[in-house]
Amino acid sequence: MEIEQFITKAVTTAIGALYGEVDPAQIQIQKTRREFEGDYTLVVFPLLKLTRKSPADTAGPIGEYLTAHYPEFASYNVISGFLNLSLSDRFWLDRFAAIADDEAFGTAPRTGRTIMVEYSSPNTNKPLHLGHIRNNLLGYSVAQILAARGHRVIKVNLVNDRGIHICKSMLAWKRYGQGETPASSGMKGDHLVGKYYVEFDKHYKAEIKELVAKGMEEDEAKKKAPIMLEAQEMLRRWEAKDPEVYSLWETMNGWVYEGFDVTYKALGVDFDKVYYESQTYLLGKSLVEEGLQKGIFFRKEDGSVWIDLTADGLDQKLLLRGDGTSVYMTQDLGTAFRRFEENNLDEMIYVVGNEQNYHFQVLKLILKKLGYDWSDHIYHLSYGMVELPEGKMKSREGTVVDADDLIRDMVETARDMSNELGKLDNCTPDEADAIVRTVGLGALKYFILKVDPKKTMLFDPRESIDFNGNTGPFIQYTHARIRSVLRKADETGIDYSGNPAQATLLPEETALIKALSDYPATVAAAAENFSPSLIASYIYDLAKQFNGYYHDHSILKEENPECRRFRLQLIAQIARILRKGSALLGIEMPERM
RNA sequence: GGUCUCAUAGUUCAAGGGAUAGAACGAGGGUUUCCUAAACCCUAAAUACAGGUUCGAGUCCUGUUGGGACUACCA
Repeated sequence: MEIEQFITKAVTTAIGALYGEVDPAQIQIQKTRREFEGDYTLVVFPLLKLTRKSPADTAGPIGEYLTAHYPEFASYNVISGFLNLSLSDRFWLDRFAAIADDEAFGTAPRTGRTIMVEYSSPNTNKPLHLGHIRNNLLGYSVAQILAARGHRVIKVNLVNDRGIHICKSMLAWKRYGQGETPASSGMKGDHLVGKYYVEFDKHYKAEIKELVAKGMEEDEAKKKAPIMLEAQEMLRRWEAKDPEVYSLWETMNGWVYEGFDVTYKALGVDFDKVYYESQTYLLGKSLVEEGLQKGIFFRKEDGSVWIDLTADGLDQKLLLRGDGTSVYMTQDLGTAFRRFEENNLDEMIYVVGNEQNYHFQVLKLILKKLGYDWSDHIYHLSYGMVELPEGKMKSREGTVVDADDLIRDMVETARDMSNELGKLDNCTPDEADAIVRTVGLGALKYFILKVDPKKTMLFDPRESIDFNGNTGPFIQYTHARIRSVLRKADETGIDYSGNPAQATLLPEETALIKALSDYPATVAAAAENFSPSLIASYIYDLAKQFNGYYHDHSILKEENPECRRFRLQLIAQIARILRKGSALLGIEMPERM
């Protein structure tokens, strides 16, 4: 970023001297494409109106001016409408020294802004699946990225711990569970509760079938099935804080939380604050009252409260049921209000799937109409679904990819591959466990995060996630190799600290310094777009570039000690940025693998 | 029906209106007495269709076709 600013300034001066005042928007600097000579390129097409000359005749004098007046510019060339500028080796070496000296490189100074990121938001009636994994990894990574940009970040989880779906698993457990517990069954708590959720559905379907066989309409049977009526009764008893129901609810949710904690820990995600819907579901009613008074909402004859958004191209939306109980939107209005008030938030980010685009559109609009300007600072980070080759995952059809299973499979695959390659031969069992865990999760996380969050992505359970090519392990392997070289340098007593008296650079070395220089701008872009995938592709490119360099040029065996000193410092910085960048994705870099 | 979204090699993903559309997997071929071959190098292979805006379009606009999501007094 800084470099591009410097060039833009120099170019502006040059054009000013040669052709007169230029609109800054017309100055387009971009990185020179690899197949051309040069570091940065000025696109001259937009300038032709000002210069009234051909592209070549416009570009040539600018290049001439820059190389004559600035020592930083070593040379230039013009190809059609593009002025390619090469910066001097001295410039790049200074640049490198500045990066190496900057302990906070890639981390922005404190902004004083507070941003809340809500992610995960699970239901407590079944275990987490691949969709949740994408949500969790995205939320965690975005939080890290925003923190790196100097913001104060509050990570929160809003647990959906109440409602009819919770009662379903509770009821099924009560009826058919025979006192089964995670301890007695050896099952993880969330999976055990999920089992009874499925069990409920099985019996529910059977009852519907029975009623239909007796001549009842199917829609009617769905409402009248005894098990469903009982679940609804259970919900009413829960809301009345019936001690028996309430204690069962606490027990079973406790099992689920224990299970979730294991999964969260395995994924390496965490939260600063956990909200429970059972404690927030009554919020928002005062806002409804306020809206009614302001005449923004209206009440229908049955007592239900609505807002008419047809003028905004949307529909009418229910805000309060006829019986005065709240709905999802009521709660979300309430929690948003409370969060902004209590935390003095500058921004609130909801990491929620794109199936809820409509909901958030309405939420923002309602708050706006109520006169809360902070509604502009609500951002729905709307990510795409993870689909299977057959389409969307459906829990009822048993096509979900379970989070715990997938994590376990990844680690086991990492173990098999590592053993096959003989990578764990000199490790203690503990070291081996740590490595395969890091690599397996690295593969999974990179696989998910390299995709643009907005896009629907595909996961094929029949094909295992790759460990070669554009993958997490590729980057981890690159890092491990660098660390290995640096270890060897230390072991053989090579001291590579201090300023290298290196004066010239290989083109690959210039390219690597250039890549390192791009890191802060990459983090900034990732933060602006809420897109960890930008970081993923950045660290992949950096690793790829290093691998080519490493293949062609010896580091430890380089005979010129100053050259060797520089190379060791260079690769140390590459390892550092690989580690920093991947940390923003929640991916660890092993010392060896 | 309405609203929104997506369409790029065989497959999974890239490409802030800019040069000859990049990678990876898969396919074919090659590299190891040399710092970790989970690596490196070479070959073949793609912008759904039709218009438009622009000096310049995978990218912006319109239409067509084909996917997906949403459109509950569920959360």
